[in-house]
Amino acid sequence: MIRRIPQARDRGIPDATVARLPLYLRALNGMAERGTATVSSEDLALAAGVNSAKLRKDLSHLGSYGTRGVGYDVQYLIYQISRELGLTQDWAVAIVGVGNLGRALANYGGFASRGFRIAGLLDADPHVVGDRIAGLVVEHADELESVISKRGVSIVVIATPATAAQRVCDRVIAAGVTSILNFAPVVLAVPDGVDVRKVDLSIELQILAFHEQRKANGGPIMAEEWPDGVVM
Amino acid sequence: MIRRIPQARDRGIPDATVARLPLYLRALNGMAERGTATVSSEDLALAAGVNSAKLRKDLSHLGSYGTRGVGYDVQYLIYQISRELGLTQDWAVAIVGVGNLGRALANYGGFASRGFRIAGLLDADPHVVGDRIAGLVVEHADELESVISKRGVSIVVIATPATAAQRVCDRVIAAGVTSILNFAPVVLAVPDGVDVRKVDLSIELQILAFHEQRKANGGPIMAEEWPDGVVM
DNA sequence: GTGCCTTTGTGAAGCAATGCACAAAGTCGA
DNA sequence: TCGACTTTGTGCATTGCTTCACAAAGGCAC
Ligand SMILES: NC(=O)c1ccc[n+]([C@@H]2O[C@H](COP(=O)([O-])OP(=O)(O)OC[C@H]3O[C@@H](n4cnc5c(N)ncnc54)[C@H](O)[C@@H]3O)[C@@H](O)[C@H]2O)c1
Ligand SMILES: NC(=O)c1ccc[n+]([C@@H]2O[C@H](COP(=O)([O-])OP(=O)(O)OC[C@H]3O[C@@H](n4cnc5c(N)ncnc54)[C@H](O)[C@@H]3O)[C@@H](O)[C@H]2O)c1
Repeated sequence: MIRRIPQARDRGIPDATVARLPLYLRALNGMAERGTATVSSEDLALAAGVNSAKLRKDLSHLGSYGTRGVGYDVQYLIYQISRELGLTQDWAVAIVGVGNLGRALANYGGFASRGFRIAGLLDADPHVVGDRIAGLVVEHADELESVISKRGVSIVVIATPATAAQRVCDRVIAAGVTSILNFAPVVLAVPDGVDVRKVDLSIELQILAFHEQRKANGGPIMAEEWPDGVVM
Repeated sequence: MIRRIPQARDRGIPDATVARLPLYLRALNGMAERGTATVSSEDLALAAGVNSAKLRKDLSHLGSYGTRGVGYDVQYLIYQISRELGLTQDWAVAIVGVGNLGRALANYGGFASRGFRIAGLLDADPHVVGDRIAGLVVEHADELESVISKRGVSIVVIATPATAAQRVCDRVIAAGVTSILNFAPVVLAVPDGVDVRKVDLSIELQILAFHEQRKANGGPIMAEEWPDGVVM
């Protein structure tokens, strides 16, 4: 195993920065495709939709990869960010719950392109098991542990109904998985050391509704109490 | 039109708070279903997966709806949060781009249940137009403006390929929409006053990969320069 | 070389969110 | 009615993130 050489820059990259690195990477890839060789923090920030000082500070957490007076070498920066994010290696992903959403995810080509290989599709419904989706055969959820260990799955996507999510979560953690992407509308309880990220469309819509309401009337109508007819 | 009575509490609810209100609401709904009448900040915070002091501070932005020594009335708090989020009214939502993802969204029952009514499905592909999904017929993207205005659509979900997203975005804004939920992996440029929220699965996976890599070897392998064979 | 110009990298200030800790407010049993 | 107990609501310290502003670094023209 390769020993890490501790350096100032690898200690604690802020979460906010990590969340933006993929954005920079995407913008850089677009530029690379268009043949751009170098880019200034100003232009890259514009493409990523952030403030240029923030971009520079973010990149400074990875190291000093720019050239003053010139900017950043696009290819080099792509490589450095990819390495930092762990995209220079392949990650095996399993999708649990192959319903509406699970199918859409399985059919989506955008994952494989960035080093995320779908290594398994699992479902509890016998009618779904055996279906062939995007070149993979759906396996029974009973196989979860064996699929995870045999195929080296390190990231699990949960797309089951909310009621099944915690149980699935417990099982994949017991099987050694420590990275979970959850689509079910529940707060998953997990031990320390396990990362859960959630995607919750319903919450996103509610946040939009809040702002939409504000825009419409400058704030919620100040009905101080319950509407007529509702008793406390 | 009902005039708003300005009060201390309706000025500027922090974004971080707004983003958590739907979480509290969900936890409260679960409690209401199980017949719980009142709940303490401690218990509600536990159910929502946050710190109880934070929960209390969040709720204090809406008003003083708790009872010291007792807690919060579940039904009353559900009503107050719903009102604050604008969920006491119905929102008409249009989905643009009815591919893998758009179909999954259209088939998903969880939106309607919280006041988000899908009022239109639009796609540019003539093979898709006319399909019947979840009781709605897919219309041609040319109808976008007329669907928005005739059906009072105020929130648009963009589920088209990345290349089409900005154009769709421009059109819906021109049609008067100011709230957009974007699934396409692009940074949408919008004028002030328009809210865009994005859901980017690829970014979520990359963030997970970053942490997974850290867990595996305590940080990225410190290859200071390019890998063998790559020239700068 | 030398000096000008551009752009980075970062100290420091400003701002927002978090979490602690406790006084104030209210309940409830006696 | 009173006193013990519970739990809220919030002042305050702390932490983390953002943004400004500029010195230092480097390229490039002459
Ligand atoms: N479809 C959407 O657009 C959407 C939007 C927001 C949230 N969600 C959430 O995503 C999740 C999936 O949504 P969906 O629309 O695909 O639901 P779905 O009902 O179409 O699919 C769920 C699938 O999970 C399978 N399943 C159930 N229990 C399982 C278990 N224990 N192990 C493995 N598989 C199991 C079911 O057989 C089914 O195939 C839900 O929690 C939903 O709330 C979906
Ligand atoms: N499917 C997923 O799981 C997933 C995951 C992450 C991101 N995304 C993103 O979500 C978007 C949709 O993904 P998908 O898998 O559904 O793609 P898809 O190709 O299956 O569907 C896209 C649909 O948009 C339609 N379309 C194209 N141009 C249009 C226009 N101008 N107006 C209206 N409709 C138009 C197409 O006809 C097609 O039906 C993409 O941007 C994709 O990158 C999808």
